[in-house]
Amino acid sequence: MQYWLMKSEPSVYGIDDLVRDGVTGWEGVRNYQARNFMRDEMKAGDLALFYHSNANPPGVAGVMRVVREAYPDDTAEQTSSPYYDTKTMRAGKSNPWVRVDLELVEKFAREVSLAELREDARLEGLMVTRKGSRLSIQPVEKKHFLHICRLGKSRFLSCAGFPKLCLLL
DNA sequence: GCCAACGTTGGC
DNA sequence: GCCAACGTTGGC
Repeated sequence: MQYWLMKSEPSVYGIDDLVRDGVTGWEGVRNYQARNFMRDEMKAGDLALFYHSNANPPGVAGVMRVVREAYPDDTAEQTSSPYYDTKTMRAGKSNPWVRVDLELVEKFAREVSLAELREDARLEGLMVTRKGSRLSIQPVEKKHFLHICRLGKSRFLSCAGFPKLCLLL
C-alpha cells in the first residue's frame, strides 16, 4: 500500500468535478517519471492526495483511491483530444502513455494550502513543498499523508479504524 | 503576466 | 554524449 500526491488544475479538473463523477480516469499525463509511477508502482487500493495546482491558493483538496491500475491512455491517440500526442503519433510509434482510474474518498472539510504545508515542521521532506517541484505525480510518506489528512479535517481519517463506518463515506 | 526550474529536443 | 535552445509547469 502506497501513498501519492496527484496534481490537477481545478480550471481543468478539480475536486468538485470528482465529487460529481465519483470515478475518473487520470488522463493526460505526459511526463515519463510520472507515467512510470502510474505504470509500475500504483496499485489498486493506494490512496492519493488530490492537489490543486495553478489555483488560488494551490493546495490539497481531498483524497482519492486507485480503483483500476495502469491501462493505455488513448487520449494520446485521439486527434480531437487536448492531450493528443502529435509527435509520437506522427512518428508512427506505439502509444507510451497510461492512466489509472481513481474514485473519490472524500473532499476535505477544509483545503490545506501549499503555504500551510510549507510552514509545518512535521511535513519536512514533502516533495511538493520543494521549490520548483514540477512532478505531477509524487510518492508521499505515510506519516505525511496522515498529517495532511489531519490538517484537512478528514472524516476518512477519523474513522479509519472503523472500516464499516468508512463505507458510508 | 513574469519568471525560475527543469524536462525535452536536436545539432554537432 | 554534450549542451544550447526551446517548451512547459506552476507559484507568485
